[in-house]
Amino acid sequence: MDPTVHDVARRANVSISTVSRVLNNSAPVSEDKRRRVLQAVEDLQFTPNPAARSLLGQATGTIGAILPHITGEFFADLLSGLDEGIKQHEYLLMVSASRRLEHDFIAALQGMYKRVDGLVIMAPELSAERVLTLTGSSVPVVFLNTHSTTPGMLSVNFNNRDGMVKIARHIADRGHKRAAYIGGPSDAFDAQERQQGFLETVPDGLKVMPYSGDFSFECGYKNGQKILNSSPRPTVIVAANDLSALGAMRALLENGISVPDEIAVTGFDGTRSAHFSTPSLTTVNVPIGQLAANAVELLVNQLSNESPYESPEKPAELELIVRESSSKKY
Amino acid sequence: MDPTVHDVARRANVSISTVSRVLNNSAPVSEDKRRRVLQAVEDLQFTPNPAARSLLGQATGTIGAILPHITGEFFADLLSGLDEGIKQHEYLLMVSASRRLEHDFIAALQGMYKRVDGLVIMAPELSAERVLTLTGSSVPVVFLNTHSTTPGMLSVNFNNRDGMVKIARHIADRGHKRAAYIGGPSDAFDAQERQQGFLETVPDGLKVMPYSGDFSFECGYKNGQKILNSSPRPTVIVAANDLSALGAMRALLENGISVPDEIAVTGFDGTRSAHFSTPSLTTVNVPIGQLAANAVELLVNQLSNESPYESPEKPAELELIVRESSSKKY
DNA sequence: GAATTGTGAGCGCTCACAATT
DNA sequence: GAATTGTGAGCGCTCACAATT
Repeated sequence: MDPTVHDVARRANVSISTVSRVLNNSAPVSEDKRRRVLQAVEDLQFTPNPAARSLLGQATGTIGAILPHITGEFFADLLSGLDEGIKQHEYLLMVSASRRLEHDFIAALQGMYKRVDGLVIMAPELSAERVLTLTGSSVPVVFLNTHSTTPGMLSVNFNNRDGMVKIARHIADRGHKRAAYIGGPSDAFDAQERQQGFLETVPDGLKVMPYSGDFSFECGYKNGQKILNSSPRPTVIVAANDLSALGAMRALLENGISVPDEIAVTGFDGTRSAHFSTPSLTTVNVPIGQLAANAVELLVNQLSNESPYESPEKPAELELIVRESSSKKY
Repeated sequence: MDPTVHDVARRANVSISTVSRVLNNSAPVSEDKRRRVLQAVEDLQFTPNPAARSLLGQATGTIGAILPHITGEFFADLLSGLDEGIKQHEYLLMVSASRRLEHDFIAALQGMYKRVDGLVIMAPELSAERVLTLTGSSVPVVFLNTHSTTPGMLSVNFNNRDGMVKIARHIADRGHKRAAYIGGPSDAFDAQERQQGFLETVPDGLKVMPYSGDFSFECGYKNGQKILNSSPRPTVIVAANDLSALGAMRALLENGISVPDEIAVTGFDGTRSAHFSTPSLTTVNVPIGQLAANAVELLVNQLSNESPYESPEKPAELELIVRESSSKKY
């Protein structure tokens, strides 16, 4: 059996409340007893049972994250940013992937009930309001890349719309006249914002053929095959994210079509694969690791009441990164 | 204030133990009262407080994972496999990255104390024995890709050594006479096994120049630059993992050196980047997602006592995948 | 007497308050 | 009287046992 405060108290010859006081520094304790307690803790390898603490309404020391996915470069970077931020404040991280399914999302939420002090939630297929209905405002929540209409919510966003506006201007600059647009999941607000940004910005002389996708490599690949066989063939493929752009590029290269000489390709997210693919991929950089760390920072501030009403900042502006895949003038 | 069993009991006009019985199906309850309890639970949106439950020595419903890293394709796939397996058994996942530092590893372990029912641990830079000294055998542990000399431990491994033996034979077959070997972290047993497998298998006529690395893209890139300027230049670069192989390949391509015509390159891990890089990368496939799911399966079995003494299987055999990057005969 | 129900103790802590120096 | 210490209750549950039908 693991030792408890009673064991420590007995060994140090003090009462359990003295042990508690030493452990939490919650009241002055004589130097003599403090030393004995610490010695006993050391001897017994005592660690307080977190369940007992959280039962008393204390913090659990854990932060939960619910994300659409856990795999893939984008989410790995996101997770890494969360982990970094959480370590800095000595919290623990509990994660769950919703797979973009409301059922899984609710299951994750219920699972984390009373197990976490706060939540970082990315749910572009839901809205912040919908999520709050589900959480019942029992814990502080910071939203990441999630649509919200209510002001004053804690959230970290980035400007999906404007990022894609930059792509649209760029390919217009390059003289393209026919573009294929590979979209993201239709229920995801970030995918919608990107698509709108694109469609609203392209000049009249640039014809857009939309293809539906889901942010996956596979959808990019399949759409790429369709696109290269379409007629008249577009001169550029604009994908809603890097992964599907790389899929499309793969389809083109496998069929001997040169990028960017015959068809240009662009992505979105700024993943490392986009940097190191051949040809390297033009994209919009989303510093998701940093943004995730910011979200943790906001949440921790909220939890420690240091700045209980931190107003949410504007969505982060994203930078266009032009690379080989769209370097040719048409 | 969130509702408790008392609130439910009051509303259903029963005692709290009847509520508990309905919730846990631990004893027969009359149909009438059962219905009333369930109705009250529904009305009040009651969810039992997990802290109270785990205080009674009950399961926490959480599985912890401590991994060297959380980012990168390999670990993202690993994490995804864990998440998949854990969801299947309705557990929650708590994760922490040790960054290969013993200090961080211990911190993660302490943080998870009494918060998890079991642990999946990957610590190639430590050993299973060292880890068990630290955990103090207070929770069941399943090891993943971690060195162990004690038989009977729960572990999931894969044959790093043999995987690299296959690479060595392959490049000998291709007629190479000079190879550069980019290693992994020297304290990591998987990196050691791979390097040994390679060095012990290459024929006498094949000269090997070792370069030290750390499994990162950057180390591959830097070593790649060194290698291409070395004289006599090797005809093949064998990297301890895909990421560093891709880094090396990048350095070669940037300097106008053709792969595989001038220098061949091989990796290890079987990541998707290896599949889709240009040229595609010869590698050894490590089905890490599947292996991670197996580890969860083992752990869950152990926790449910279904097969309390499952003997560990042999390390999984890995498959060589020959692709463009080593397709040329020398 | 068998089925169902309720009462009370206790898991390991922290906090208010009383008791001790 | 001020500083330090201990006692007892209680957080929200489950389980053993007693009490009820």
